[in-house]
Amino acid sequence: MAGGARDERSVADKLFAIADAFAAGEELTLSEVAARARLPLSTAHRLLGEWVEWGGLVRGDDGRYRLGMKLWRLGVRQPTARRLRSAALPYLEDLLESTREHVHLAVRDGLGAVYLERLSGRDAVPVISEVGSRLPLHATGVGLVLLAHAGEDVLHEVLASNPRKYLPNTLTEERELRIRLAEIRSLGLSQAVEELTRGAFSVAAPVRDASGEVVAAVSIIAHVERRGEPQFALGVRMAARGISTALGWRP
Amino acid sequence: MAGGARDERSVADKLFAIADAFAAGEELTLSEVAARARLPLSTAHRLLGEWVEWGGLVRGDDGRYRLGMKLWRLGVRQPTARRLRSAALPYLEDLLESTREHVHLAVRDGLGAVYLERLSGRDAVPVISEVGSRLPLHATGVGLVLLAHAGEDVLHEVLASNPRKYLPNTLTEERELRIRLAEIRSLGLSQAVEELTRGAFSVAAPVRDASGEVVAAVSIIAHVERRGEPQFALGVRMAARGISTALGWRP
DNA sequence: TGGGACGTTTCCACTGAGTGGAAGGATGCG
DNA sequence: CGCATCCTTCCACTCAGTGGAAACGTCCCA
Repeated sequence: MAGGARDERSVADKLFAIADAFAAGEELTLSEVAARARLPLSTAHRLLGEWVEWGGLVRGDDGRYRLGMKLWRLGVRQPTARRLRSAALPYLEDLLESTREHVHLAVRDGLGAVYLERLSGRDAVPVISEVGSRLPLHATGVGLVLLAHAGEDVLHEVLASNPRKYLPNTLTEERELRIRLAEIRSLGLSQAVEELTRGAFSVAAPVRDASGEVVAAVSIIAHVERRGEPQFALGVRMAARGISTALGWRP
Repeated sequence: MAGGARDERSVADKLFAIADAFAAGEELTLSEVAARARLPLSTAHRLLGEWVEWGGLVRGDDGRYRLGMKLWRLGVRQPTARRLRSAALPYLEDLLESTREHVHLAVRDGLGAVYLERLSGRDAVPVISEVGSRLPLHATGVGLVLLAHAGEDVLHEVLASNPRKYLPNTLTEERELRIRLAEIRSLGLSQAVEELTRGAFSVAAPVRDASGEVVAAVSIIAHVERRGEPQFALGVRMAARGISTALGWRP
């Protein structure tokens, strides 16, 4: 019987809590899900059953639950991601071909840069970004470009969030950041060395849509010793411009 | 007040019905969602609010709802898709570079081939496949490869589902299909001309994981007049083999 | 072979969360 | 200005959802 304190959350919240439990893409057992979503076992069991019946989650032979194809298909149809990705892919591929390093496409989501796409040459520097991951705005090439073209309020929030200094070159002070962002706006390009990843430098540029607003950023992360080569700045700028044009932007 | 016949569905089913309404990736108004999910306006309104609060859906300035970044991020972390995609990308890129046509990676999901990835040369034939779409097993290169290595029961279901004859070369008869599938198994390759798309031919090969099971298929769709060129069969076979090896397969 | 530790599944009586019709706004159009 | 369309809020009724507990399975070790 239902004696004790009833959960404050609605059914929907509980279902979403279950979805969140899978945010890292792991495979989880019933007990793990129940623990992460803070649900009683019996409730988690029933709700997981509903997810599985729908197809959003699947239950493996080992009894573990994992994200199903249905959720994957739903996700990849997200209009922003899809539109940007399809417009950008050819340019990103060209960029990959001419540099053989990491090529990124990212959008801003709150205080993070979310990576929509990453193509990588086989000997590229090891980096932590991957498709779907979210890295801080102040410490990545794409992030700084997106921040430079976001509202003043976003910068305030970033500063208020106590930005972490990953490496000596990571900017965290308001004054330095403001100078850097102004520079990015005037150059239309961000260039930095070892801001987030040791041994790497980045070049990033903004992508605009038909309304002229900056909606994404393209970047290359390459070995620091290749920093002098001119094709990086040139290639990133051309790719960003190409994608913008494909999105309907007219200078 | 709640007079009339109450909906048989559970809250979860209603939430899922709303998610399904967005399966095509469109932007929908409240009334459209309510109609598609067969929910009263007030109920749809409330449930949409919960989705938005969670971040799975976002409400645009025009009042329309669309899939949000959260669902996109959840989806791209689907383990099967992610594992296959990251193992396959370098090989798919090489294939693209050497052919400049459409390069596909697909898995089987029920009676369909779901496209995990598609890279396309700029002058490639127009095809209907796109990432996330699901095409019938019997009418595509990847589909036939996946069908050839699926259980007898899957073939039965396909035959029972009254497979459509898209073009004169589409196989729909049990006898023809069985011969074709046997051939695909013995050759380790599927080659076909104008099965689903006019003016195109396809070459597809199976991808195996560490257990030796066929888990995906790679294909190229190219202009029919390039059909004689040897790099297609060779390239697809090498890519499939490379991806399999990356997945831990040992011959 | 037995027992106990741990994870999963089922059961069921209680109750407040969810429901949806209707009324009230907001907006647009002729 | 009146009508049509779409969105939002309200509220009283009631059954869907709840979760503790008990039954069930499985594995491991002695």
